[in-house]
Amino acid sequence: MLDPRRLRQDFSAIKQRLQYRGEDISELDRFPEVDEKRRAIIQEAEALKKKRNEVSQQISVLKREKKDADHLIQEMKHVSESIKTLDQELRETENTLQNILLRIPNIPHESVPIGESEEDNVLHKTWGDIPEFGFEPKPHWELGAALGLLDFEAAGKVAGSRFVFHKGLGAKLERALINFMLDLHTSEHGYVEMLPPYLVHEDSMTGTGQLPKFAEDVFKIEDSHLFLIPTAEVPVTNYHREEILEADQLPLAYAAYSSCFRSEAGAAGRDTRGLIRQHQFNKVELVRFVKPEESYEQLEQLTSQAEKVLQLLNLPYRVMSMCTADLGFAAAKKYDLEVWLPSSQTYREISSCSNFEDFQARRANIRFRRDKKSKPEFVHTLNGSGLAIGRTVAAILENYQQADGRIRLPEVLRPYMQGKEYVE
RNA sequence: GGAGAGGUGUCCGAGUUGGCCGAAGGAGCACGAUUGGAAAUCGUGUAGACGGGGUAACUCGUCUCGAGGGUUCGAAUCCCUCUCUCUCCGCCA
Repeated sequence: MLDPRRLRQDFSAIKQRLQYRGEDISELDRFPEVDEKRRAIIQEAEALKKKRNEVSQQISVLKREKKDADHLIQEMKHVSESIKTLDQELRETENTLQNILLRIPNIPHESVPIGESEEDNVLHKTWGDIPEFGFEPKPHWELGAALGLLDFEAAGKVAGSRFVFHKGLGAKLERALINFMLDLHTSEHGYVEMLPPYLVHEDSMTGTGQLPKFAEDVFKIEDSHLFLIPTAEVPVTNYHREEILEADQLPLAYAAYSSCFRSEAGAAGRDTRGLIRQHQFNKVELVRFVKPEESYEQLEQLTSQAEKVLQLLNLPYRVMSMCTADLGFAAAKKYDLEVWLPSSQTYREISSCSNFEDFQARRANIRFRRDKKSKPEFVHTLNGSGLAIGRTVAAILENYQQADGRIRLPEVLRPYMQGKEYVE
């Protein structure tokens, strides 16, 4: 959520920056009027309340002195009626205002390239050598099926499309990656490990920005107010909701493994094969709570920590700086890490690292105090995948495939795979 | 799932015949005094949100005693709904 005061003051400048996102922001135009109306009602209602408080005092005094207060009471009945009407009106106006504000995306940071589509994302960095095969590299779903690691057929029977069974060494590989990533981030990068709830209520989903605008992208549990988390970002960011942190606690850094659930509405026909786009997948997520002045530096750091995973796995990747059109609703700036997939000769997103500035913190009311006497300020929140496990499996299968169909294992994973060098 | 108890400021904790309660008292914390220094002691201070005014320090007002409604001239105190915590029973991993 944007700061309403800032929006009021710099309306046209902010509007212009938001337009670079290229999405419909017509909601925004209603803001000045509703905001103005809200403040007018507040002033009127508060003046009446002041009067009510004063007269109530007088009544109280009169009553104590056993004097007659009927004329004042009669007068106040009308005042009270007016207050009630105004309060009702205020509630409606604030609701409207809130609905507008909750649907306005974050302002792109000045360093974000302006663009009209994902075509305009800017290449930031490339790492690693694209592997040469003396044969036609196979897609990971064929490799996985042939080696008995992945069973999409059975998953289709049991749960439908966009699900998978990881089986045997495939399941072990999934688990190995989770452990490897968590170990790396907790012991090398200073993160506190977290295993969060997979179901959260509506306030949490609103806090990180999934609701109200993107309800169709998530699974809601019938007959309850709970939603399946689309990412551990949701529970972990909301871990500190409604809190005022101490400055010396910052930065806070959490590494959370969770399954993630996405309805993938609107993705019909896209990435229907393989592990790329599933209703349920595993991910290790990095979440940071930082001081505002540090957040961009921390974004670089967070991104490099996610990159470290790819480097240790020796998977070729590139880093893209997302342009204004491809930022995502809540982000002020975002880098995507894209891993090389030989079968399709493309880079595919495997991690997304974002700085949300105070956008989520304002929604979830997460603040900190610089020192005892200072006013609470909103923290900045950041997160990044470190990494998506399913897509990492896909990348390993494809990049490490051998002519004979075996998969060589990256060295860092071998301790997690009973020392095996190959999956065969 | 059934029965009961309870949610008050940073924490503990008073406050149920509605008015003088934004809230006693204590602890903690901050600042000051005292001290060679510390402890102890004494004094002062110690929430947030929103709106108005001011360049600002600041100031005025409204609201907040789990959340949201309601009754009333007036609610921490009465009523309703929801929510969370605890205890017992049931059920389960």
